[in-house]
Amino acid sequence: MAELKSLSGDAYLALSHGYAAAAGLAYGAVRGPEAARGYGAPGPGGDLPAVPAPRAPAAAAESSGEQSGDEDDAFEQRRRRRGPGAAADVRRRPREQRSLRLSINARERRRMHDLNDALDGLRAVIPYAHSPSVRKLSKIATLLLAKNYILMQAQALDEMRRLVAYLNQSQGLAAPVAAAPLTPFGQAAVYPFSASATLGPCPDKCAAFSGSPSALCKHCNEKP
DNA sequence: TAGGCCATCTGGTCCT
DNA sequence: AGGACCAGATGGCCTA
Repeated sequence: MAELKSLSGDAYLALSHGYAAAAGLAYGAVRGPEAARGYGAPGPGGDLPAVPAPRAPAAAAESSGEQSGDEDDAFEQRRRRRGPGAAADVRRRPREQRSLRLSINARERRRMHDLNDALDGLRAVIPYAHSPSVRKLSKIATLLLAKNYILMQAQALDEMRRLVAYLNQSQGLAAPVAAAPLTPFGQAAVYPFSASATLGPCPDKCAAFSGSPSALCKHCNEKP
């Protein structure tokens, strides 16, 4: 996982296509999207199912917050399992509080589902291999790859602008772009893109992926 | 079997 | 008061 944090923009695409296999990150190939989601039986930490069933379909998840028949038994099981840490659970809750807790749980589940939907949307726009044979990106991998993808796009945009400015100058034309180069997100100082040529070999991971040092890698930018 | 990743529950905190 | 957000705890599933 650490390699993702310093992954250069140049290396992004190469790594993203083989990421799952190379990094050994889980999910996707075997479980499939729905199985990976696993929005099913409630977790053992909370509303315990009587039987440790495998993750159930989403429909069952919604009902998990509405258990009523065995909820007191389940509550007792939780209380015993949690041991001394659950001082507040020593006394049995009134049904009203229990109902409130269940609604809070359901709300939290919905919130996490929304978060996962957003992550799925992010995965969909990250150019990595979207095939059944490639594992689904983990949450952390999705975020790190997205970050590096943004950096890579910013670098490409900046280099394109430099090229346009160079061409304009070489043709004796006015070069408004060169006069006031736009900086993506106003962070030009953070992305010294043109510095790559002067950099030495990266002492860390990025060179292993890109084959060349990158200005986006903090290790490449470190002073010797 | 250990480790990674995940869903879920839960209690606390902050905001409206 | 109710909802959103967060972090800790817990246990299941999967892979190496």
